[in-house]
Amino acid sequence: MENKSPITVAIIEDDETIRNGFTYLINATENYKVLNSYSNVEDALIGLVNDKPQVILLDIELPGIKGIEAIPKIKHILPKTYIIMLTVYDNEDNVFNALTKGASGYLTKSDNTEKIIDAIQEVVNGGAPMSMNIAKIVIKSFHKNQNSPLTKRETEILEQIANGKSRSKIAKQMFIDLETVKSHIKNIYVKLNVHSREDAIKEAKNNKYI
Amino acid sequence: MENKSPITVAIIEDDETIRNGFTYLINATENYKVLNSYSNVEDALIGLVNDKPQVILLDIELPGIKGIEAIPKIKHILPKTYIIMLTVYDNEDNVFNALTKGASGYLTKSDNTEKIIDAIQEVVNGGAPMSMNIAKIVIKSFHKNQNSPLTKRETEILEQIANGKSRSKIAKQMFIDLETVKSHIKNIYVKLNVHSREDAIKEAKNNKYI
DNA sequence: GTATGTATACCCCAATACGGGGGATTTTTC
DNA sequence: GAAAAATCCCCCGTATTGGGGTATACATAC
Repeated sequence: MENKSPITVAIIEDDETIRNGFTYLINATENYKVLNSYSNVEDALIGLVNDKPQVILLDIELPGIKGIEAIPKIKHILPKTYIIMLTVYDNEDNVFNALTKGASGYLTKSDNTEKIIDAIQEVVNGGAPMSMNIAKIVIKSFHKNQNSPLTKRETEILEQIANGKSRSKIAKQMFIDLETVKSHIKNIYVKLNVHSREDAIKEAKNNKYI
Repeated sequence: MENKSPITVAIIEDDETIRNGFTYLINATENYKVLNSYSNVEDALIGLVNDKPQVILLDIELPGIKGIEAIPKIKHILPKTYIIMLTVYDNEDNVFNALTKGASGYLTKSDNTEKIIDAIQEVVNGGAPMSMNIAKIVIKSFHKNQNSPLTKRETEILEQIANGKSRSKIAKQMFIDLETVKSHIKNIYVKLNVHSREDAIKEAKNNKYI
C-alpha cells in the first residue's frame, strides 16, 4: 500500500510542542503526510494556497486571527478542504460557531493523541469526527424542554410565529379561524409573560420550548 | 468487578433475531444486564414502569406506535432513562425528530454489533453515541451556505427578522436608521425573489443562508 | 480611475397586522 | 363530571409592512 497517494494534512497550531508532536505522529503513519505546519493563521493563508491539503487541523486559541475566524478565510481559498478543530476547551459558542462556519470535525486535545489519525480518516470519508464531550453538546442542543408550559397547539402556533408567519397565514394553514389563533397567541403571551412576538420567540427558544 | 451493580438495559425491537442477539450480547458482557425486551411500544410502556432501566435501545421501524412517537411517552414515565435509537435507515427527518424528542444516541444497525456496548457505556457517562453517518448528518445541519447572495449586513438583518424583530427594533439595535433597515430588507427581498418576511425566512433557511 | 457593490438615509402611500379588552362554546382528557 | 384545551366572536387604536422612487459616501475591484 506504500504507493497509494497519501492523505495530505496541514496543521495550524501555535504551540510548537503540540505542532511538532502531531506532525511527527501523522508523518509516522503510513499513507498520511503533513505538507506544512503553521504557527498562525496569517502565514497559513499564504502557504495553504500552494499546499492544497485535503485536511487542516486548526487550533482555536491562536495569536492574531483566531481559529474560528480563520475557517471562512480558509474555505474561501480552499473550498474542498476539510477542517478539524482542535482545542483544549469545549466552549459551546465556539463549537456552534465553528460548525456553522464549515468545520467538519471537532476534537478536544484531552483525546488520546492517536485518535487524530482516525479523525482524519473519518473526515476524508465524509464523516464528522467529534470528541465525546462535543457530541454531547451538539446532541443536547437539539433536545427540547419536556416541561413546556405551552400546550401542543400553542407550541405549533409559536413555531409558525417563529417562522415569520402572520396570524392570518397561520389560521389558513391550520384550518382554524383567525380568532382562534389570536386566542392561542394571547394565552401564549400570558404563559410566557411577554407582550410581543419577538419576546415570545426569544423566551421560547431560551427555554427550548420550540 | 463482578459485584458492581450492572448497567440495566431494555430493548424495544420487533425483529426477534435482532432482539435476542442484542440481549445475548449485552447479558454476556460483564456489568451489563438486559432487564426485559419488547417487540412493540404498547407492551413496553406497561412493562418499563417496573423495569426502570438506565438505557433503552429503541428501534424506529416498529408495528403500531413507531419508535419516534414512543420517545416522549417513554420520557414521560421514565424521565431519566437514556434512549438510544436503532435503525437500518439514516433518514434525516427521523434523526432530527428523535433528537428533539429527547433521544441521546442514534445508531444504524450497519454498525459493528459490538459497538452497542460502547454506546451504552457512553450514554451512561453522559455522552451522545452516534454512528458515523449520523454524525455527518447532524454536523451538516449546522453548516451554512458559503455562497449566499446576501451581504453580511443583509444576513444580519434577516437573522433579526427570523427572530421576530420589527424593522424599528432592528434599527435601534443596530444603531442605524429605520429607513436603512427598510432599504436592506427591500434588497433582501429582491435577491431572494420573495415579497414577505415569511417567504424570506423560509427561503433563507432552505438554502442555509441563515 | 472608473465601474460595481455595499451601506447608509430620505419621502410617500395604502393595506394589513398587531396587542389587548371582553366573553362564549365545544371537545378532550383525566 | 370537573378541568383543561381548543375553538370562535366582537371592539379598539396603533404600529408595521411592502412597495414606489431617489441619493450619497465609501471601498474594492478590474
